[in-house]
Amino acid sequence: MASLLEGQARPIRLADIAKAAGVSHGTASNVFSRPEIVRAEVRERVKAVAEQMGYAGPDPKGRLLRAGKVNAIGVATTEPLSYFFDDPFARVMMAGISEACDATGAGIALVSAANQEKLAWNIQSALVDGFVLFCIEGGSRLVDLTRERRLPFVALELGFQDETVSAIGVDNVAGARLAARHLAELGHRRFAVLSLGFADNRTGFATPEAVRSAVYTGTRDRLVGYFEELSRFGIDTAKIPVYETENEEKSTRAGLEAIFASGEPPTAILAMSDRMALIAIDWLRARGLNVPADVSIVGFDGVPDGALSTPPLTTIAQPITEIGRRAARMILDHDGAVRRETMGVEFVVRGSTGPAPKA
Amino acid sequence: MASLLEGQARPIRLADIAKAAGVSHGTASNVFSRPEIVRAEVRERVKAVAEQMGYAGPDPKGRLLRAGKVNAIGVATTEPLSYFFDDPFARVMMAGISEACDATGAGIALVSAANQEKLAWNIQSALVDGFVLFCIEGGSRLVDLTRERRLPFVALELGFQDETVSAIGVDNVAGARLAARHLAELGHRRFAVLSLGFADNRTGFATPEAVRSAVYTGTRDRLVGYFEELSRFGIDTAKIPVYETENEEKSTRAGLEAIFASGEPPTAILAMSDRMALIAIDWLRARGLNVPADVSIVGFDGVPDGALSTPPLTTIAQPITEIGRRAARMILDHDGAVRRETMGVEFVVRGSTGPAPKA
DNA sequence: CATTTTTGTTGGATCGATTCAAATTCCGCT
DNA sequence: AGCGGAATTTGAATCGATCCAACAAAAATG
Repeated sequence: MASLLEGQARPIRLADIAKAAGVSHGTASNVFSRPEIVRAEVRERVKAVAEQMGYAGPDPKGRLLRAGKVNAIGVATTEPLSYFFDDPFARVMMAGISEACDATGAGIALVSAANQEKLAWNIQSALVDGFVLFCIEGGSRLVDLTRERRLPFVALELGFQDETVSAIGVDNVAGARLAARHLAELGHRRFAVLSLGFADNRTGFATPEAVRSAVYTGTRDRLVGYFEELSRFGIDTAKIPVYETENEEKSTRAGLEAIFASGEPPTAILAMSDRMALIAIDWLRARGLNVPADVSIVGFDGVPDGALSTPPLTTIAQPITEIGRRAARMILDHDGAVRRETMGVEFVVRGSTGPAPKA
Repeated sequence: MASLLEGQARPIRLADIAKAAGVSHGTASNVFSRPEIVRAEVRERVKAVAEQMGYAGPDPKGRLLRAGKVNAIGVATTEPLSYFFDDPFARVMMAGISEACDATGAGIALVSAANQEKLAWNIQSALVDGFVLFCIEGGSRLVDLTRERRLPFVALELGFQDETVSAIGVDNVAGARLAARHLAELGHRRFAVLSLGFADNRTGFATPEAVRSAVYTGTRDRLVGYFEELSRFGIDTAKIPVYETENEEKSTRAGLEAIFASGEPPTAILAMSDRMALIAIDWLRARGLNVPADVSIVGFDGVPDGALSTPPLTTIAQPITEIGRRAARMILDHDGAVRRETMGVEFVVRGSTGPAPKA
């Protein structure tokens, strides 16, 4: 009768079960979390009462507060949430993170936001034990925001100057060198670079000054790698146009327009991401230029899509999945230390590069 | 001095700040959650103390318990976590869910597990306000598990008999009819069906009995749709081979082997998913058969990949993104009612279907 | 039969915040 | 000075569990 009067107003708590079954809340708790230590008879009785009262089991909200650990990691970016499912690089990375999480039974919470303010709030209030940060556009802000939370976090893909933050990156210089050498050895002498940003919110041709004062040192390292290697082949790198894009369709196409507007079009393009490289292939084809007969293109990243394009993309492949796995593990078994790892890259020659045209 | 002695042992709580600043915890709490109601002078003092003591801001764990709402929805499946980032259907769906979540500032928690036991635990302990269930293989178990949690949930893509669970599906019968009519009108008379499962853990040719006792009524509805429409063209559907797969590479290829092993190979294949359709195209090409000249193929789903294949896939397109959006919203503004929605489908004719070969 | 050990149960303390009714302070005004 | 009402601040109660020291009962031991 009492139960009827109470109505459905509020969900049943563990304490309600305890009272109804005539045991202490301590015992009731044990029935669910350590059933082996309670006498079988009592255990069954409590379970029966719980079942009959429609108890949903211990509420994780309560358990959480007591336990302190959430057993989930947050993956954050400044892009909208759909980025995680759209962007090929992010997807492969997430696969790696997922793997590590699956292995330990940890959950994944996706954190992101339309605007600045909401992002701050979402990071503040995410129920996680730590963060993996996708530091693309706006990466430094993301790091600052996350630092406030005073939880472990790893920055990805940024080449962050700041030695006090844990990070996993790749050997940008070495990778870039491989790409440059490959093209130089194929006889190319006129180059152009489709670059990632050296700092936030910038597109257009990069000045040497912009490069020197780069916030994103990963971008700078790639450029340095290209240039160092090309120099060894006697190429005057000062003349190579470097166009900063936002690693998406619009600014990349604008960059290509700008690059090909000048008198001497390049015969080889070094793109700092597969995304840009793929867009470039598309743009060139539409323009009636043949890849690789007229222009060779090298990407950077090694996303699966690159293998499927026409022609398939020559690229510097990062061990993306492995980076994801490591990042997740770094959070999962965090020991308070700052860790900075640099992974090797692999040069994958496919069909988008060929000998320089005779011209 | 005191702070030095205390060491880093345990993080600073709001209560510590309150004490240090000489205010009650009530006021300290207000400083962070409703700053406008506390006197500027006090506010600044408390903030200064917090800053100086290295307070990370109100811990969401504590806040959560009090607030009751997590402001996040769980998306669950029986597949491993990476399914969300690999599977094209899932990805589009997630994009829709993300959109709805972005709009309201809600978070997304991915729930899944390698094994049965862990899945149960993960669902039990997920910090979410409700679930969106990807009911593929093992969907009914997933529903049972989730029901225990007594939180709102929506089942997707299952065609669940059970009228007591909220669900969003598509008009399977109508969609299947469109596909069947299209092929019949093109003159095809010999068909085969690559089917999704009628119940869990089954592959191979489906018996009429299996179809009749289907757990997944969505699968059954599609078949019914195909058959009803084909009958109207005078086709004897009893002779059409229906092969149940697990909607992945291996069993789909096995199905194709089995189907083409018989004397009279089909000239048209009705696949119940784009995934299978795409695998079929691949398999046929490897066998030297031309699509659509020798065999026509119709998919189901309308995933973006279908537009990119060679030839591009003719398919029944579901409004996947919209389904995702609605599912998320159903959880986000849940009102206690059970809602069952059926969305329309759109028939998209592309290049994988053509006139039946003269033979 | 007294004493130790084992096994099970209890209930208060705790996790870290928010809420809200009641108490206090502040202010302008007569 | 005294008063009413607005603006602030207080502190106890609450959210829903787990943990653990202390205790009780039952079993084993001398």
